[in-house]
Amino acid sequence: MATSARRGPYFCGIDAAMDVVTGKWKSLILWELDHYGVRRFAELRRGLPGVSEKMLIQHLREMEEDGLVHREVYREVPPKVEYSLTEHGVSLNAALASLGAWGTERIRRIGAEKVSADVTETPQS
Amino acid sequence: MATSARRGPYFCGIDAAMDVVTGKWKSLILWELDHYGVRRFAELRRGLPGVSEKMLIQHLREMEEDGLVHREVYREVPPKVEYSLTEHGVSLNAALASLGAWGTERIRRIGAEKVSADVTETPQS
DNA sequence: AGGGGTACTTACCAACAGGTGAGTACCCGA
DNA sequence: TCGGGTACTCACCTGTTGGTAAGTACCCCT
Repeated sequence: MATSARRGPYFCGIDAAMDVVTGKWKSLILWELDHYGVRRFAELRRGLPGVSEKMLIQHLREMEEDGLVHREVYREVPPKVEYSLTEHGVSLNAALASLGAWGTERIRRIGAEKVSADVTETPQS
Repeated sequence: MATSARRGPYFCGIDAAMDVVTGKWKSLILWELDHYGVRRFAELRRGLPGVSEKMLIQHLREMEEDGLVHREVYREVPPKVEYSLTEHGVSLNAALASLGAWGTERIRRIGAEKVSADVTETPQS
């Protein structure tokens, strides 16, 4: 289980931050939640094209454990669960901004393709 | 080999930056080279307690390919190779600063152990 | 002559990340 | 009644990551 181990010992701050951000979809989840404020499970799944339900849940659970994400369950039928960022999640997202800028510059430099994850307008609909 | 694939397509800048930073020792290598300016292979190995020679080389080669690290070979006997950061490496390290600060704060919050990398002072403190 | 240093390379192996596809339990609209 | 939506859980499988240990080739010091 990746759900227990984590939390150090760390070499440095970057190490500790990486431990929490590492995961194929985590930075995207962070961005989605920061952008929309609150998102339901299925909304996140649709917003992250290609993610598997297993990984989405696993990442959300880990991020909840790490204090980045808040999970609000409404005991209704059909089930409703809302995810949002905690203050730590928000600040982490802010700390990632400069890294994102560097990466964007790198994309421009090497002329890599950029898969649009732009959600304000969906590419295929 | 992980030496070829990489370079996108990426979802966003963070994705692109992560692609380059991901690797157990890369952020530490980045910090070591930024701190010392120039380091020889064996110096890096000693500066990163626990790293295997295989991983050190592999990471250095990938970082060279990604344009973060410059490798200068002196054709002498015994062999001498000096590693240093390129301007892109330096700017990446700078972009990681805020993430490092966030991580340091997290370490403080959760009270995790912090393994000193046994340098004059620990990274991003 | 033996041990240690330089900077690697190679083969083998274990652990883990992440994907696939199915199942659960309940509800709603056609 | 059938298909689809809600939010998951579980078993299985594969590819990648990273570790171990050995080898290479040449040199210096004792």
